[in-house]
Amino acid sequence: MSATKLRKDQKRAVAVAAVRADPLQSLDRIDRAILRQLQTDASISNVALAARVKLSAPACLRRVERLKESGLIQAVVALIDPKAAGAGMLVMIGVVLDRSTPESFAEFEKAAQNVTGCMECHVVTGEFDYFMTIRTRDSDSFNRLHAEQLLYLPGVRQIRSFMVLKEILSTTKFPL
Amino acid sequence: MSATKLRKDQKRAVAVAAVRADPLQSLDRIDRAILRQLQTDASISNVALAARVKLSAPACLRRVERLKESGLIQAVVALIDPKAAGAGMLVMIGVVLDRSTPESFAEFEKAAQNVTGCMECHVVTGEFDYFMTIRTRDSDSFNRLHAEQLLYLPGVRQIRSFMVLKEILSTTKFPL
DNA sequence: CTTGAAATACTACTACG
DNA sequence: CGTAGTAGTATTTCAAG
Repeated sequence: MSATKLRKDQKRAVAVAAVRADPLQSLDRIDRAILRQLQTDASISNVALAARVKLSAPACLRRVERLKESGLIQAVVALIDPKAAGAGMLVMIGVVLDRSTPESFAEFEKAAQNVTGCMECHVVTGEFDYFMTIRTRDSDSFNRLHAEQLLYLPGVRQIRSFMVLKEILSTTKFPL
Repeated sequence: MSATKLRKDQKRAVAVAAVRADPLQSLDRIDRAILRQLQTDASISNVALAARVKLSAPACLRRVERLKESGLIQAVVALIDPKAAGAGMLVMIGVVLDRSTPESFAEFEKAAQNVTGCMECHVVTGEFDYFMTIRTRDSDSFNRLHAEQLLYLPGVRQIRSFMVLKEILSTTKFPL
């Protein structure tokens, strides 16, 4: 094996490792432009998208499909305006469980999925076991939710609610 | 004016008030089916969507456009898999400001918008002034973010970080 | 006011260079 | 990756419930 070939193989191995470490690195300027656009507005037609990223339509479509297949684009969805949909109130909730047993956690997680308007639920470090964010209509409806669902979540020692007074920033967009 | 007319007017006023109170009430079964579908997968073609909700393509398209124009559908976007994009770590952050003045809040809010990977930032009631959620790659990158950006946010007295260990639920879907 | 059928314009998609 | 061609879709028009 020649010294040149060895150097080439080495170079390639480094490149592959870099991609593994950060998939974004494997995306060129055009892929990023596509992702930036689709994160903002995915209802744009493929030809318009192609023009925007200065590519032919088929080439652009191939890239988008590759991005979907690779799983980087998880889904294309419609975002609904919560206020218009009658769920203008956002509440963040910290939960402390009674006992820190696997069964206790599993039971809670199963039940939490079914809380009406629950958008996020995560296990966290720190003074809480779980953090949830819930969308509901107003303080009345939240009070009902609190009394009828949250207080009946299994194995809960304490629930602390942080009502959102003002949404400064709320985005699904990812820094690229 | 006849008694019948009066009753009709009354009835209509009640209906209008109901719609104002909850725009979802004004949506029929088909609109809801459309929204449910588009919240899950908006890359579906209009003809396929029409078939799914048992409507002709033009009628379906008109409804979708109406839903967009009314603002109920805020946007159609591509969701990127954070892990695949090299930002698999999620951190929730509670912030307490030094002083509770309008200037202090305004200054903080302006600066918070520019924190790399900040997905949400809200004013909340309770023991914190703000709650933020931040996406980043790993604990190293979060540590850098913490040292280089979070600690320099203006007017901050205390920052408390809750690292997310497990994402149980994370959705943009709305209960309809 | 909304729907559905037909016609047109445009787009997605394929094959190939 | 781009060009050209085909298949299918979106979109308009219009008639009818």
